[in-house]
Amino acid sequence: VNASAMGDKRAEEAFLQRYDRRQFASPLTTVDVAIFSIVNAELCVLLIERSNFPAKGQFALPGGFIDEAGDATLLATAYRKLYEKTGVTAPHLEQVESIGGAVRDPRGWSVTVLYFALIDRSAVSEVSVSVSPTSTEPVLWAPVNEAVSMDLAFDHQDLFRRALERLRSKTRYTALPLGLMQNEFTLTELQHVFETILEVGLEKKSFRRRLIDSGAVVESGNVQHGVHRPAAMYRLGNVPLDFVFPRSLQAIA
Amino acid sequence: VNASAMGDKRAEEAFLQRYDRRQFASPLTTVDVAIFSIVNAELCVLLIERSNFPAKGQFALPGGFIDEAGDATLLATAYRKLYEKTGVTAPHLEQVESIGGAVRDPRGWSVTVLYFALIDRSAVSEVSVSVSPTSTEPVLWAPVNEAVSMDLAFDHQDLFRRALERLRSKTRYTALPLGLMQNEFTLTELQHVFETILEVGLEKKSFRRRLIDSGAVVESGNVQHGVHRPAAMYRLGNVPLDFVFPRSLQAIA
DNA sequence: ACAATAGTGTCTGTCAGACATTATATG
DNA sequence: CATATAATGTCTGACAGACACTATTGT
Repeated sequence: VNASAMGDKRAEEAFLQRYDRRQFASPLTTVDVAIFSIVNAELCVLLIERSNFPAKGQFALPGGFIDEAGDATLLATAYRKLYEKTGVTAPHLEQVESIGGAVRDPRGWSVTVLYFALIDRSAVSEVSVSVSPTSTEPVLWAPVNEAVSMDLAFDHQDLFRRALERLRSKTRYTALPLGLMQNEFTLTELQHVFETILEVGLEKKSFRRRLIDSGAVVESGNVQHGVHRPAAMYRLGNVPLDFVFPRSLQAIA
Repeated sequence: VNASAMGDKRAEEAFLQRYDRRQFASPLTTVDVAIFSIVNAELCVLLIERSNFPAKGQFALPGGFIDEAGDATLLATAYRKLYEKTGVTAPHLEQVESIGGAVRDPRGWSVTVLYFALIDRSAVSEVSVSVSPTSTEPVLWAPVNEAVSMDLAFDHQDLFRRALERLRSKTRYTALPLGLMQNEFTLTELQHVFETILEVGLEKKSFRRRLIDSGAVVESGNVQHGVHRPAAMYRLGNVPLDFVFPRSLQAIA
């Protein structure tokens, strides 16, 4: 039995030695990332204008091929794409789903692993077009309500909608939008972000109660002075961003 | 501008004509399916014994390469794998996530798109080993509590655990386990299935209330006669299996 | 009648919505 | 002081858990 196991092991080694991946058709496999941020109080998604064929000149979600030498895992590819386009290194980044089929890319059967990221871009003031830190492709922060009707490359319109829907869905029962905030923020600002994502109004008391009582946010001790009563500033509590509340938020009447 | 667009279109066609996918390394991409069913009142997962290298002789989740000619989408590949191993055509089937990396398969950088399926196998009585309808690979329905400590091929132990965790998670706030039931069943049977999956006891009244009041199940009109008071039989209501209840189930004290 | 399982009545606890009220800045 | 926004008090309602109770069969 031991000899047989040894034989199997040697046979497997021989099999792998002879194995040539190029003999087998494998779908094109890519990673795409929908990067969300709040720009001028609007929820925006990062789009890049493709500088190469196919779909040259069209806007698309950042993404591309896996670097088999440099990327240890799919998540590493997603982090790399995010960093290449934004310079951001520690965002909230999560997988949405994979979409694959025969006709979604003119180059053939393809699979994309879709991620979404949340980053704080409120420190950057210029809107719309800017140039990314490590590439010269034109970059566009498109408000999501405009992006839904843009003619994006490949099936990226569909990918974008799926990522947005996932963000909206999780915003109802987690504290995920905290990933879009700066270090310190007021609860009114945070509520506006939730409302921007969900496109509905939320009840102030319930909103504050669930965020404070859950420990998702804690007072920083500072206050923001506006035209009137100063607002307490908060920062992230010691709770994971995708902490699940016992019930979902509803729109107010 | 129109002429330029025409030029771009012709240039894109030329690009695609010249494009040869084999020039570019693309990860091995596969679809794996964790197929769950209740066998003898236990939650089991379908494993097949691999008859080819690599990992020959080890048990693995059913799965394999995409048939680029025959499968229109990833979901089609998953349905095909399920059908090949079980003959089942209309199960609950949903994507869990994709796992990819450089070292998970000895053949090189690989990605697998993981699905899980729920099927009703209670009509089939023989346990353990049987032969699948369309292949001669040995098939094993392994109780999940045994499967978690089996030495599965590749990273399938990890994949299996992720699929199981997803099933457990959704069982707390949806009616997903209905996908494991026969046409008609009693609420006590259904509760046992929930309890088997969650490995905790549930409170009878709350359980019945949420399933009946939500419309997830409706009385079929038949009764099951046992040793004592007959039990009303139910069937699926007109509610999607992944209908989300307002709150999660908890274990009883 | 008894055993055993099916099924219900009803109280409590938790947490979100409603909405009126109080608090505290600036001009 | 007026006004605008911040923040709270407190009632209601939905829904899950607890648990005792009643119902209906076979033996």
